[in-house]
Amino acid sequence: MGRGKIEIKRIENATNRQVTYSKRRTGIMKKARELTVLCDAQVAIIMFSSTGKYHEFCSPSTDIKGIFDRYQQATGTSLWVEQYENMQRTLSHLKDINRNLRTEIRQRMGEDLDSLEFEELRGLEQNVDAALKEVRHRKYHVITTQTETYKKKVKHSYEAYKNLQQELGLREDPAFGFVDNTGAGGWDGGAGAGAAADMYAFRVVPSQPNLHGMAYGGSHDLRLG
Amino acid sequence: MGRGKIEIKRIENATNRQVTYSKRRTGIMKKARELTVLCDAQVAIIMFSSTGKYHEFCSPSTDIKGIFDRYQQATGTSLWVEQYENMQRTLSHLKDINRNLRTEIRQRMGEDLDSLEFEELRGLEQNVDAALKEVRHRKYHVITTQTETYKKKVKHSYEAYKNLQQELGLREDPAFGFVDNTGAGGWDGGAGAGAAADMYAFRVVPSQPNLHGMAYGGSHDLRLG
DNA sequence: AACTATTCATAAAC
DNA sequence: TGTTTATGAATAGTT
Repeated sequence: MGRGKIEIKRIENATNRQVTYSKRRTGIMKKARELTVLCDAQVAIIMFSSTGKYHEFCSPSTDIKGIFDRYQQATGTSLWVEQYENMQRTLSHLKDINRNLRTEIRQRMGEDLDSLEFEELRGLEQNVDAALKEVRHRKYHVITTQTETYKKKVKHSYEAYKNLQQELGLREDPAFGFVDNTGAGGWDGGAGAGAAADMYAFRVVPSQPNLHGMAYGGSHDLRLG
Repeated sequence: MGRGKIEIKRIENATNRQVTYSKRRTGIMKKARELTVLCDAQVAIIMFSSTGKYHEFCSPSTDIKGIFDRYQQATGTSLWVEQYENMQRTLSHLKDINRNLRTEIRQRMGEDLDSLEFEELRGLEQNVDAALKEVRHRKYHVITTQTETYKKKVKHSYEAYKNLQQELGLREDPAFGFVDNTGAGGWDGGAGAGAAADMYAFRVVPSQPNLHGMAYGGSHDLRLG
């Protein structure tokens, strides 16, 4: 159809190719439209030219997505539905896990204990008790290290001061008072055991501030659970 | 093209409609194939007849999904990519939350404390200490209630026994010994304060056993983190 | 499904 | 890109 028969093979001349693409594309679209009307069919066509331009046709009363959904149902070859449902499962699983982690934390904070049996309470108590010891031990370690470091700094500073004094041939200035009042007890190193009053909200996990929405001693804004 | 011109409107005769559908479908598919070859284009066609039968065409070296993906990229109208990416974001966000919750629990168990500052340690200590008090209080409440219930049961049972004895006109049998040895202290009600030895893995959150993969005092199988 | 008269699509040229 | 036109292709109606 045309001034002469043509062989069905790639048209090498780029311009000709474009022209033919344009004409034949129009033809196919028209045929598709006629088919949908004449035969009450649903048709979706997506085309990309060699230059990357895209065109589509879709029968009325639906859209490309609608036809693709139907296509996937018809073929069974769920292209993405499977992946999608997998994700949804993973998501709800993660949410469950999160909810349970939060419950565990609340229970470790001494809340929501009503549902626990005696044996569970006993285990929790022992566990929290052991944890408390660990935390105290660590706190003691930190404060001891800090204190030692501070002591050394003061000592070095004092020695530097004395050396300077000697070099300058001056007597010691009694107003320049280095006093070692940094004993470990000064920091409330034993702390806890009693009064947990004056508790304040703080966040143990460093950085990423609003990720779990909880702070020790803070309120429980349990979003995304 | 045909024995006579036809009006482009739905063919009412079902048989005719099917025949026309079949013929024209073949025509369109042929045109599409020619287009892909002549013009080096990518084409995807999906068709559903009015009877629900489906047919597709797709240019070689790709598939329907491939063209659909490209289509979405081209149009920007991400039909499901957006939803998919949203899910992926939510997923990774949940994973972050999850990780932090686990970290918080570990820290509440006295582990992974190296990264904490002194003030954080101090807050954690106070918090855990307060929690321990709550748990002990609850445990005491439970054991007290249990004990009271048991006492009442024993008392009722004993009275029933005595009534039966009187009815039968018998003396009390000294071998039938109801002894009240169920004082609150008998259950290690004070427990904790000291020895957290003999600790065992147990799970506080009731039911849904393997959801967070952690048990107080157990190992840490942190999957899905 | 095959046939064929007829309409339609389109290759080439402008 | 749009129009023209000669020609091959597609197909409606028939068998």
